Amino acid sequence: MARPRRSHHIPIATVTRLPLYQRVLTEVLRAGQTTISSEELAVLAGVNAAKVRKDLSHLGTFGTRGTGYDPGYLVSQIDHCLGVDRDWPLAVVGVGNLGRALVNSEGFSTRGFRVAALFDVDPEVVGQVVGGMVVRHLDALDRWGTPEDLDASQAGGDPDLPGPARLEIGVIATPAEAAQDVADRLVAAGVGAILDFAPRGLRGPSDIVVRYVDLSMELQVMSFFQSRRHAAWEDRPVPVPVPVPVLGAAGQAGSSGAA
Amino acid sequence: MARPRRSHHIPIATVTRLPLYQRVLTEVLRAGQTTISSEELAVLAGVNAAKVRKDLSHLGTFGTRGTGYDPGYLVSQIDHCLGVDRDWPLAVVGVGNLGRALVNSEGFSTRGFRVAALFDVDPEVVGQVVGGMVVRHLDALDRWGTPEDLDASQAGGDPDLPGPARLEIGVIATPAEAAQDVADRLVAAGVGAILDFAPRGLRGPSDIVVRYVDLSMELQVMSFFQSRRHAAWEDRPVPVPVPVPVLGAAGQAGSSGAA
DNA sequence: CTGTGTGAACTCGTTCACAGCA
DNA sequence: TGCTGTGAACGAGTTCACACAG
Repeated sequence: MARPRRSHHIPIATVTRLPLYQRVLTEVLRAGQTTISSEELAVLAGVNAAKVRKDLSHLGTFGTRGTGYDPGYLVSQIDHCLGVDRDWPLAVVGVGNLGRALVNSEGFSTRGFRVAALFDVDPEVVGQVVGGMVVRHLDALDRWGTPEDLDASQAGGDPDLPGPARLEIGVIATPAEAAQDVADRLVAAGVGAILDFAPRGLRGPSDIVVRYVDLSMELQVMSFFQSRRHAAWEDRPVPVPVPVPVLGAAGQAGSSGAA
Repeated sequence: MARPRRSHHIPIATVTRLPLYQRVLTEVLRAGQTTISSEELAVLAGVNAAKVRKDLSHLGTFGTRGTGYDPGYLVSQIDHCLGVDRDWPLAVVGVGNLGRALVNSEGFSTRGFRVAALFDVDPEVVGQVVGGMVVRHLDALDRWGTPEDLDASQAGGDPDLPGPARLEIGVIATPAEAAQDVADRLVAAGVGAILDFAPRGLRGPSDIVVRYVDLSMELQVMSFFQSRRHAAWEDRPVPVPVPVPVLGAAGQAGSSGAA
């Protein structure tokens, strides 16, 4: 038991659920619970118990038969698998409302992501301190890590921040028109993964990993479901008075859940 | 040809790609292009041509063999399928950075979503005008549409706003602690679909459709890919100089694309 | 001859059911 | 006995390849 698995291929579908388990496990852990069954974890995460077991079995054999899993150990193993136990210096480009929301979000802080740099082009915004970080001009991204950059390095309020490290992940929170230019600069700066909030597909080297989050897409999917709801309503003889079960996510690959 | 299909069951995977096609088609249409092949649409959307054809065939037979599709007609058909041609009054709860970003986002306006109401509990925020809408106190949500609500109705700067209509879709952009309470109130107000940005699963009637968008989840998935990138690097004999192809999305169900 | 529309093959993910260990 | 771990069955979604319409 408790044997981590040598990098067996982990399905993407599983990966997208791991952060969800983390969230649940962290809560369970805070409640002082010392063991958890796949069934319990499943209910809390709003998925099926078999799925939980299969997902976890892809990382290794962490459970104790007849008992369940140790939440603490599970958390550390999932963290390791996701690489969240390492430090991935993050750059956020575009410090408008969305950028600020991201930097200040619970997710950024609670899951150990460290914002290493903020960039914008608006003179109003450049120089502002957001989340304890000075916003730099986008041009500074091009000379990130080079000697000329030293002047701006220690401008942040936090003295224990390390100097400019190689940026690993870039987050694009700019208007759509700027996205491609920003992506090019991020790639040039050595970023290997990009999370893009701008509704625009990106071109670039094929070894760069990109994920898109498009708010209006999500809304349009909601619109679809709402349409069907209304259509279904016309058929129903009685508008059934509802029970109070759990809300699973509507046709989503990763995110879902119920607590 | 051009025969819409009577509500055949449409796969969720297809639905999540339709907004992506819309985005591409709208650009193509703006460029004055009068016809588009599945191949071209596929490249622009960053997916496979067969997938495009299969997806579209689920809505009906809109193409002309030997020629391609009419972008304008396609847009209108997809809009209809998604229900975006109807009006779904939207409520956004939580007008912090994220809420503001959402309300002002291109997606909300360009895809025809109309924000019918904004709610918050912060006295600093209540009464502010955001995106041409007055922010109401959350308590006003409980009496939405009832006679007592009339006083606040015409407070917005925009005189051609219709009166309080039944809210159809709710967007939760509050801190996690508030999410469940807000969800309960939204459901009580008659909302049928909820888009939840708070990292917390929701309980409620099973006929309410919920989709979750969790920023930190996305980041953790990025972290996973970045880990594997680094791991792969150690094996590679040569850090290959990269070509410049298109960036597909990394293991995503819906969102993806390249323009 | 070009490009759609679609059955059929295939791949990936989910669920089942139970063997095996604590 | 109880719950994990997993092969095997199933189902959803993707890709292939080709018949057929313009």
